[in-house]
Amino acid sequence: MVKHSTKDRILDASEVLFARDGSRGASLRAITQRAKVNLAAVHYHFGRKDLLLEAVLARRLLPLNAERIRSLEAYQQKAGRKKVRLENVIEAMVGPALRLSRDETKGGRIFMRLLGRLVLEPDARVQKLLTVQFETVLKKFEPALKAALPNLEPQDFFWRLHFLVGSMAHTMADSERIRLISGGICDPDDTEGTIQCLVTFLCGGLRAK
Amino acid sequence: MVKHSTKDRILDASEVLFARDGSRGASLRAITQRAKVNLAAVHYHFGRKDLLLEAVLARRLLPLNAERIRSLEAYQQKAGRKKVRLENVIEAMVGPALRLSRDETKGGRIFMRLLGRLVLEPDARVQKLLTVQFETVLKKFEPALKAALPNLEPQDFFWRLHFLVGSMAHTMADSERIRLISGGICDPDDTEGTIQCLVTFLCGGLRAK
DNA sequence: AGTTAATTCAAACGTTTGTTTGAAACACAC
DNA sequence: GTGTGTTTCAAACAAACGTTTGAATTAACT
Repeated sequence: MVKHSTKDRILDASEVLFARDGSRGASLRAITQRAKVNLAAVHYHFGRKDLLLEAVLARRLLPLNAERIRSLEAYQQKAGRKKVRLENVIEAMVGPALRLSRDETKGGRIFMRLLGRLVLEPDARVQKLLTVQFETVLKKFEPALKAALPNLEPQDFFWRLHFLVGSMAHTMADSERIRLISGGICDPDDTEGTIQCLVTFLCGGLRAK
Repeated sequence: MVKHSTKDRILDASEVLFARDGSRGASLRAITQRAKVNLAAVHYHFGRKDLLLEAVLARRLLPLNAERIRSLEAYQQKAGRKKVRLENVIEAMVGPALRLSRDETKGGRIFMRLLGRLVLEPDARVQKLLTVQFETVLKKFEPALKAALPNLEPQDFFWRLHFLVGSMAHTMADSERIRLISGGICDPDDTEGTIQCLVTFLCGGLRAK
């Protein structure tokens, strides 16, 4: 039995409760109770509540974006001098995110729900953190995307990127509703099937007209 | 100068603050202060805080969904015995929502942000209300959608509907970020342009492969 | 004008919130 | 063991929360 440190137990509990109840709805008392940790331990290790939230975010977001870039670079290597196929660029973008969102051992499903919520939260620090992370990834993907979509106006390019983010975020954050509205036909636990389905849809939309 | 009733002033202020701060983050004291109304007026007119939230939702959601269905029926009438084009079905779905989301006189931008947040909120009553509303619309749209997409497996059908909702919700809720990440190239205030762009993208995705 | 119902108001209720405090328990150097 | 720095703990803090109360005010009707 591995003994998790106090810090890790707080992060784990925070992830669950921030995702379930929101960053304001989750109280430090509920978090420390779930983590089996003293209330004051949060302030000892993280200082303030919003810094705890940032720590929860950073723990998963930094590795995720690193994995996205690594995946894109792997496709670029494999393509050699040719440009990477659109399907592969999109897979490198949404695949790692969706895989993480289904990986229970990394708290993925919970974390993605949290991420989906935070996108619309107006807290300035959280917004800054998310925007910086997104722009880092975008800078890496923009050339490959534009190369795979050569006949797209810049205006359409950014709008469709926006729509892509929406589909992706919604799929990551809300993995059970699809089972309900489809009457059980769709299985969000079939991660690779979901990714393929999403990639097909997004490529169709990106290439439209 | 039209004198708004206490009830309406509370609804208006609630919409703004629920959208900005979340359903837990917005306090009744902040709401009544903004509405220039006594604190106890909320409980007199709405009973409890969560019933106030439901009232805020219902005020805009019911007319919106009525408009969606009216728009679809207009297209069906125009098509006569022929089936409605996919572009028109999608327009009837996302057009009214996006138009409302840009209509300041109806508090649209604010309301859509709220809606985007509530989709991920786990409160059972809110979820029930949203699901019932969505299913009402879906029941009306499903035949027209399936007719316009005859060669789509049921599994793909529901998944792509799910992706559609994600793109739509994200576009409605987050109308300013696109301006930022596109460097000003995209203008979310151009409502009809945005709708057309979104419809094109969605139809491309729905028809993919 | 007088009666009744609907609405508004200031004040207080008991909880719960994030944060602080200072002492106790622990780990590990020498 | 003694001393030093780190980590945990129970207890308390003031502030903010949703909700309740009962009296004051307004509106409507006879």
